[in-house]
Amino acid sequence: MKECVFVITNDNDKSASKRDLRREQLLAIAVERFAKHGYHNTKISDIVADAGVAQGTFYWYFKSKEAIGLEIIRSGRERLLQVIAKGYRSQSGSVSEMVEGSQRLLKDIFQFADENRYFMELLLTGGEDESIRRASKETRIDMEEAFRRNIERATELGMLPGSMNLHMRAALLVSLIEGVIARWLFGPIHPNSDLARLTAEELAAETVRFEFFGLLGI
Amino acid sequence: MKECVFVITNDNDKSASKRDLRREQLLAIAVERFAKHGYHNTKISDIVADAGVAQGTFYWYFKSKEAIGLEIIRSGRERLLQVIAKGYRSQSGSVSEMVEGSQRLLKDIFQFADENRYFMELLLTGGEDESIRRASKETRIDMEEAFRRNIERATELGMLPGSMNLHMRAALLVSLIEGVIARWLFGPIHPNSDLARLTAEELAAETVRFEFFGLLGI
DNA sequence: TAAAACTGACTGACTAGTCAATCTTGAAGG
DNA sequence: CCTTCAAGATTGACTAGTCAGTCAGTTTTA
Repeated sequence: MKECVFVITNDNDKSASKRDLRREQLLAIAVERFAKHGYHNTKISDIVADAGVAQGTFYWYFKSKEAIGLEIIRSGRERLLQVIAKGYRSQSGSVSEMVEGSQRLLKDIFQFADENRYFMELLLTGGEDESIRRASKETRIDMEEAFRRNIERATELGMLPGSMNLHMRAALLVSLIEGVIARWLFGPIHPNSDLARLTAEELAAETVRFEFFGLLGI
Repeated sequence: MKECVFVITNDNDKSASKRDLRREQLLAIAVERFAKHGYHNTKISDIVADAGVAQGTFYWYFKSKEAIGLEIIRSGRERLLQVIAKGYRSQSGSVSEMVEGSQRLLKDIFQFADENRYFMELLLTGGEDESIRRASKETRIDMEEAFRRNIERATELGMLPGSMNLHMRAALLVSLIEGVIARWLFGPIHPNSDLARLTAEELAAETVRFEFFGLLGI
């Protein structure tokens, strides 16, 4: 196994060896092509052509096509969960503070999604290879779990009514967020909708309003 | 083109010729396999083996693999939009009447999704072949448009605040509904969640509560 | 008895993964 | 500062397997 477990370059910033750079290059090309054209429609020969290297080089860096797919999911998952974990609520506060905090979290998530759109596309819509499908599902369960903890905490702090079914609410919330991201970044976009033109911040404001107050809301 | 445009069997119910039956059989097998294993992972040889016919027979009924995929989307789209169109609001009413109406519509949609789970899976998560991806997107835009009309009508009748951005709300709502269906029927399901065990009616009740009142709601 | 339905072996295109040969790099030794 | 040389990195033609689609011939149907 040459797994190279995502070494956080300790302090010597002259890191990023030539080897790592090529690896990153191949990963970047692969994630873009997987998202744009799908896993099966992406040939290794496409990836190496884009990178300007020979077919054999790919297999110097990755064991197989499946391996690079799983690597993409794994590294994206780590970073996404870090963003969500930041939203974990530690202090009680007013409703408007809670709404603001939620909006901040959503903005961060949307920003992450925007900066990692190909990963998000793969995560939310890609499920061609069985093992990648499974890895995506696990990541999305983690995501739901992270939101469940956030809601639970907010409930403990008396900021949300205790009557609600936690898991149900988390599932509804994550459904909403995933759906919004999917529409925002990679359609299907209604021609008259200006959804795609919103910034992460604006989208977060709209979404949080719906999240807390629903269609009847303020 | 032998497109056979979904003839609504006029009145002679002795319809469903042998030919149509075989066609339906192949369609049913294909949609199930496409949803379960993906489009690319489904071989024509799998489909015909399931149906107990020879490879050549498939090509007697369908021009190509792509053709059967598009046919699946097309016929499902028609039926889905019919269900949504029934929710079009003609009469004004109280808030609770509106909520009830919305809940009824959601129940119908969830029921349809349940009865056509393979089609829904293909619609919501399938995008391996470019033309099928496009057809799915178009269908989902139609769906959003149908909901937009419903919301617009409810706003005209004074049942929803006029302040909201119509397209935005429709996009948020459809995101929520699509996400809920995806989680309900084909995961990713959090192990502790009982989402998957809900009936269409119960799910509609939960969803509509979130739809109108949000996390802070009643 | 002719059209419709069906058969299944076959083809041709495609593509993940291999491998023996070659080039590059950088450190050790002179 | 130069040479050596082994590990690291790269090459691209090749293999082996897969699979959509074909077609000449056979059986069923009405």
